[in-house]
Amino acid sequence: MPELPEVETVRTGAEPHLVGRRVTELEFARDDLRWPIPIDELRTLRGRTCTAVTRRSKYLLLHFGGRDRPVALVHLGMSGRFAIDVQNRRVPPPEWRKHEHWRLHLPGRLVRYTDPRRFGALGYATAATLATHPWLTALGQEPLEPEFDGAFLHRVSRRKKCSIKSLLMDGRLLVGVGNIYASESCWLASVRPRRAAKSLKIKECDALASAVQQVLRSAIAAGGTSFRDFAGVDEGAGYFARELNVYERDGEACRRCGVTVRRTVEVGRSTYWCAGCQV
DNA sequence: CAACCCACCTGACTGC
DNA sequence: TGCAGTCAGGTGGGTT
Repeated sequence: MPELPEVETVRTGAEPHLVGRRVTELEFARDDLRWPIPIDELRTLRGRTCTAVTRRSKYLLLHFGGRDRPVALVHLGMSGRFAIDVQNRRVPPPEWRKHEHWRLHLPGRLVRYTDPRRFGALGYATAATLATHPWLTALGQEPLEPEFDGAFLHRVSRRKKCSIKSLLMDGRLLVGVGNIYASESCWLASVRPRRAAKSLKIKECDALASAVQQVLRSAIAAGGTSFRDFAGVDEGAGYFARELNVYERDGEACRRCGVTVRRTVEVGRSTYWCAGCQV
């Protein structure tokens, strides 16, 4: 489900509900998702006040105050949802849904994490250990920061044998761009996803870097892309699906040149592109 | 090292 | 109606 815009949508949605509130209780329906859940460490969050909700790559980071300043790391995998109910204390909490795996109680708020495929994760760090947490080391450039530009793309793509689309999705180089936004960015920049990464000229890298940022920013503004699983903290859908130009539009006319959009499979992932205007 | 392939898991959908 | 096959937004580990 979630690429950078979806996680960012969850982050901005969660922030006003969580920051300034104190965790009163944590509940776990199981002790593992993709990896074991560090339940004992996470229980130390009880009584701590949330100080910030940030994002690194596709990880949501919940920061808390007090001794050691703990941090909960949340990954939504492919099908995770991070929903927040506004809770009246006189009303009993709702029944656990199918595939609901953990809950965070705060005064007036109930965070509910559901993830049918269980590719998501819940981890623990402290302000001091966050930078060396195994999930966060070796992560690449954030695409919406100024350091990401055509020169960056050009530099990291030299001597690469992979396609430009797989390079965009390689989290060791660049984070946050998944299968939807990789296809969309290539389309916007008029670059064929299958082009060898090293074949891109500096001008094409400039166009592609701009395209990545434009696509991600528009998707964030639209609240993300909802096809199947994605929903914001209020369980509402994102509206970027209607702005997609190629993703899941195979067989339909390209909005730029009218040629039929194609779907091919690269490295096991569906890729959507237009042979008419992507060179 | 880079590139590729697979696994992890469930649900939705398609075609027979 | 049922069943088999396919596919899905991510990512780490193993193999070439």
